[in-house]
Amino acid sequence: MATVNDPNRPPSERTPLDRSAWIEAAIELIATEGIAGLRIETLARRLRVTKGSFYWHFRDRRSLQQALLEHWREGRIRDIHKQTRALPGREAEQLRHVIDVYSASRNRKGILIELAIREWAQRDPEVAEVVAEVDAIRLACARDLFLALGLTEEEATARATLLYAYVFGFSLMHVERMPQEIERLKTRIAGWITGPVAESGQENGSKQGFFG
Amino acid sequence: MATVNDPNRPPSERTPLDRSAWIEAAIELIATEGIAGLRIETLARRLRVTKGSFYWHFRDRRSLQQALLEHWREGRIRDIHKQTRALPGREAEQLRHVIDVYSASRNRKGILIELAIREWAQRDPEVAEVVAEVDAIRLACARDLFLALGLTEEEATARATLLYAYVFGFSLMHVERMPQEIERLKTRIAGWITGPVAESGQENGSKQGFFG
DNA sequence: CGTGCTCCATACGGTATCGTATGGAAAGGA
DNA sequence: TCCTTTCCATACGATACCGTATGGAGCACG
Repeated sequence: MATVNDPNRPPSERTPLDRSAWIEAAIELIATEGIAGLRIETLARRLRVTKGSFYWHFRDRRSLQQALLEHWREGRIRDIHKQTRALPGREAEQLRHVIDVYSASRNRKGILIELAIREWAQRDPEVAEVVAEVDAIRLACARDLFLALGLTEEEATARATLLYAYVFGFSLMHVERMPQEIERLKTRIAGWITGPVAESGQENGSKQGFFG
Repeated sequence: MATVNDPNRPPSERTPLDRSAWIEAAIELIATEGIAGLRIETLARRLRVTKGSFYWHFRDRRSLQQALLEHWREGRIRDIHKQTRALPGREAEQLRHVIDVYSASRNRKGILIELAIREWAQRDPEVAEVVAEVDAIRLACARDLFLALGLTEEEATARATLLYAYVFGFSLMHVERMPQEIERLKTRIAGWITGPVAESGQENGSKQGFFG
């Protein structure tokens, strides 16, 4: 929460802003207000400067959006690689960890940013491309963990897709239950997604205990 | 696609608008532009009238939003009951049907409206309440189908949650694959969600063949 | 014909925002 | 000291929107 310019600090000793300060503030803003709420003058008020500063660092609004998107893209790619780097033999554990850190209850702000950007992607093809790239990388990372558990390529792909879709879908839901009850529910579902699944047209057993 | 006022029709023989015409147009608009794009004068242009008409039918912008939300709520509740009314013995089939009709590939516009409203719910508690109600009803409907298949209450709840979260999560994703490949993937996942799942800490068999 | 009701057009004041133009303060080098 | 560069403030025109005020066309009805 270290804002670059403290309101209590006299203007004489303000830190000069740079592009990244604007981008950080923009990320904060879309988390609460959505992409439509990303206004230059609103941002400027938050940073305790005027538009003049913005138009020195950026060409226009679109330019900030592009920088914001690129910043998000890089951060997400770095993060998913970090979160899925598993020690050999602990892949199942790592999968459950991924579900946990990406779930809304532990990462509310991150989810809000995700939702804002994905809503943005619904009506901007350039954004949709970036989102598609991030999705592909995340899916590949999750898939690799399932592959390490001994699943076939097709199974691993499907399992990773289910995991990924579930996590985001759950964050979209507005559940009315006791927090404790929700946690039990989520633990159970996470067990299904990461654990053994019986093929529907097939004998049980062969593909079962692959994860321990 | 039956717009109330055809642009080619002379103004002398226009059909008078009513609230529902405005609400329908509003739904169309948020599907493409999001909640932030729901502007009175934009709507008026689409309906070939001016603001004067709007403010005769509605008190203000908020009033339209509330009517819109109520319209969405009623429609969704009616629809989920319709989609989950299964003949005895065909519950599993009905569950796969539900996944199909709510998936983005067959219901693009509906998904866009859902996303727009859920994004809206992130920053409006009244909207969040309505969304929570719709979610609860949909979950209950899906849960009932699982219960009819012989699952325990807790299992049915978890399975319904997984189904529901998956469907919406998948609609948020931007997948870069061949359509045919995606369909195979989705069929496989739908089979897992609606079909047998092995409990991770339990013998296989007892809860297995419940659906066929 | 006159009256009232329904539905919409027009005009207005007010706010928020975009992007531009331009001036100015601070700091560092020549 | 003077000049340049960096960073920001201020002022401006233009647009889009909100909500209100008010007039007016058309139709029903006595």
